[in-house]
Amino acid sequence: MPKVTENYKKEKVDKIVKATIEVLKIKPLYDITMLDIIKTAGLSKGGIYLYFKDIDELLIEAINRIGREQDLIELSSVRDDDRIESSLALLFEELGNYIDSCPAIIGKIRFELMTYISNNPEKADTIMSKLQLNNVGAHFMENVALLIQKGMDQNIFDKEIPMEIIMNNVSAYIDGISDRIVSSKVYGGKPLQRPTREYFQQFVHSQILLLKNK
Amino acid sequence: MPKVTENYKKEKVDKIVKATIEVLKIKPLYDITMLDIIKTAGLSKGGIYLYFKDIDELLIEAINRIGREQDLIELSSVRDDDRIESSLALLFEELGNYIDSCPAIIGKIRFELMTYISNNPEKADTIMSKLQLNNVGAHFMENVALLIQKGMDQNIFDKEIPMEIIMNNVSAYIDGISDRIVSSKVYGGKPLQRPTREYFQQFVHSQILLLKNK
Amino acid sequence: MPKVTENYKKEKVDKIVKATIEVLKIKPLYDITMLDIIKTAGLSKGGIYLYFKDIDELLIEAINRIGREQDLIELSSVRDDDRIESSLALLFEELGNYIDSCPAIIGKIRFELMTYISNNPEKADTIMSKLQLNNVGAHFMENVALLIQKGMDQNIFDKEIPMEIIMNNVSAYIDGISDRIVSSKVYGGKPLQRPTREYFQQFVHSQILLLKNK
Amino acid sequence: MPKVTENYKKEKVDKIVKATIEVLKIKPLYDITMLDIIKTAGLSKGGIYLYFKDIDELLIEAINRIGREQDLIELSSVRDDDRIESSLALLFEELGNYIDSCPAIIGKIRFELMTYISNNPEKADTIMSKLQLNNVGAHFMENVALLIQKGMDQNIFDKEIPMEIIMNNVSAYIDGISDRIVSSKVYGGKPLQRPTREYFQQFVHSQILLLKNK
DNA sequence: CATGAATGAGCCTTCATTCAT
DNA sequence: TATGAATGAAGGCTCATTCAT
Repeated sequence: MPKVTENYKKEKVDKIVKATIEVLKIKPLYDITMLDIIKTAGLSKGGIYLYFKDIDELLIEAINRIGREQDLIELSSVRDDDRIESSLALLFEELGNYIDSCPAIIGKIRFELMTYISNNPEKADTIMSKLQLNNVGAHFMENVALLIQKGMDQNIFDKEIPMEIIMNNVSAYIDGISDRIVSSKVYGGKPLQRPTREYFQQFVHSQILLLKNK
Repeated sequence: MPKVTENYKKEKVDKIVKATIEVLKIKPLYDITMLDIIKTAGLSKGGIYLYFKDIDELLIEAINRIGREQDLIELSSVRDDDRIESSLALLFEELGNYIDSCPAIIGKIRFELMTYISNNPEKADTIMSKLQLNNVGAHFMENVALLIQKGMDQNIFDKEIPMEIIMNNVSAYIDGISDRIVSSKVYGGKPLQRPTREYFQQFVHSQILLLKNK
Repeated sequence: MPKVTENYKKEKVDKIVKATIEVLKIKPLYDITMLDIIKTAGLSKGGIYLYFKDIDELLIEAINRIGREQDLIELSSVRDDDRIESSLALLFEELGNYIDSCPAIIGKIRFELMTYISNNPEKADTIMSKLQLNNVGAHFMENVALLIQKGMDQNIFDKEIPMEIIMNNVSAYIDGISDRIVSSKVYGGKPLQRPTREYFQQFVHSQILLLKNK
Repeated sequence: MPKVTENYKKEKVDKIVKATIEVLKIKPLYDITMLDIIKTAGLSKGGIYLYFKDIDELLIEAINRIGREQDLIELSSVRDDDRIESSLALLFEELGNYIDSCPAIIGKIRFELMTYISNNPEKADTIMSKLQLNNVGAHFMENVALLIQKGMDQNIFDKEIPMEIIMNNVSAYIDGISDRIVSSKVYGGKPLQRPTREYFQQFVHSQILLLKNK
């Protein structure tokens, strides 16, 4: 097959990446072989190397693709004139909805990547620098920090608790909830009984809003 | 002389399991080979199969052993005459200390197990039903639930928030903090800046004690 | 318009062969891949097969080309009226200079070809019969033989030593020196400390001129 | 197969090394695959790795074995009271006989090693430091140098020619002769018509002994 | 019971060559 | 004539497991 449209190539890459994502859904990262992908994509053993230099490059691309698609979902940004409390509540509500709408694979990857990298520490830099995950989360945490700081400045929230502790607790809690969801969606764990939003509501009310100065 | 033989066997199994735990501490679950264990245990390649039918059986046993040994550490139980608020605070303090003192491997296993199982979904039942991790956690959660319920009954806490949501948030938060610690102890992540206890203090005060009826 | 086509083909072949020679200069014969050549020649993967049936055919052609081009350099021929001793000395001096000025690739090929052929003994005849290296050497040896014979006829040299032995020793020595130079130019060996000419001087004086009847 | 005599293992290693040498005889170094050796030795794919960690280790061992076996042949050492001329002649005679008796493979290896290493420069140090070839040659050259120096000191030989040039010419010549023999024994070249000794005789007489002060 | 030699499926990757376009 | 995508054999090596002793 000779010179082929740019599109053909793109579609081929697309097909391979999609196949890789399919495999990622049903196998743990570390256990994925080229053959898995080759079979799923319907390629010949050598063919895949026309599009990806090695298995790492392919996995990274697939993971990034997953991340990139997810990041299309944007959280609303905080506006200055909003009330702090309602802004916080909204932010968490959106995050809750976002997490619920997230494909299971997102969390699966986040989960598996850690062990994968720890096993190949020499690859850690290469892989990590090429991965572009977690933008939504970063954006969310920034906004939360902003709002809490503002609340403290305005004496709405208690100034005595160190910011670092609060932010850490917030993100630990979110991680915990996320893992729970991954666990149920991907690994057959017991599912949450309500939409994530509702758990967040309780959290934001007692945990954050009640930081209020008494 | 069956008794002697029985004993001999037990000791042998014990030695193997202990070796496996040593390996678990330094390698990711999925990367452990029979040779790792054999070398650590000072066994012969064939010998291990006299005591364990395959590598899975051995890993499961080792993981369970870790869980069981951990449970020897007991949290103090709640006594009836203690004040609810201080009991809760104490419980969390103990848990914080417990987590800090926990061997990294506990969390490491919890983390890696999930992906391991997903790889052998057919084994999930066998493994999971045999796995008995997290008993400390279970005991802790029971006591927390007890105290909160009691607080609600005594109208100290707000009755309107469903128990299920609260307990879920509590355990999600604890999981999140635990993962963070595992991540730093085992996988080279950024460590928490303070003892776990301090994060818990903030959490228990705002999240739980402020459930108080206003 | 067969002529134009004929010419076009020739130029194409020429381009490919030249590219192959470039590759030969920097890679061991056995390690050269079609891709190396294709890239150097700026060709398409399939295109090369329009001009050469396989990689062997191409390599042979390239090696022959090297040999042919080298032969353009001419050693001065011996003239009848020259004195035998000074003719011999001159011949060797020229050869020394020639060897020093020789592109490293000549020796490299001589070296690598032997092993390459031994790998495809069935191709040995085809390749060897097509290979025309060493014409300079042949010409040189002829002249040396001529001069020595002449010297013997004139009773200047010792007649008792068989010509065959002398010529063999001369060419063995030259091969040895050549290999040494290849070894240093191409394979990173320790270089000779002086120009080749000086080693030859010593050789020709003691080895050949002293064949003189005592 | 359980615990096995030390001898069994030795014999196995021996068998493998011998198989490797067989392969070395008929294939160029760079083209030898584990499968070649495995088949020749009648092993299973994995079995060979019980005895050799990788193909390099095995090849090195085989090459060293060849060298070691060869080195059992000792050249006589020069004694102080011998006449210089006859000592030199004897030395060369012995070397000639040695070379003739040398298995073809010795030279083949010497030949192929150079290109092999040049292709894997990163392996050069590892391999070379582990190779123990050429002891006979080294010993020979030492003795020749000794004798010539002695001859110069005693004004038997011409002092004006730098030792470095002489020694270089001697060893270049020997290399050239050796290659010729390899070429005929291994690569199908035209064989020498006489025992090597005779060529050496001519060389030593004209080239070295005639260093004599005239 | 114990040993450890042996097996062979499986992994990633390269490359000469073919062939549809 | 030209292209370059596709193929698949082959290469080095690892590892769980078996089984003769």
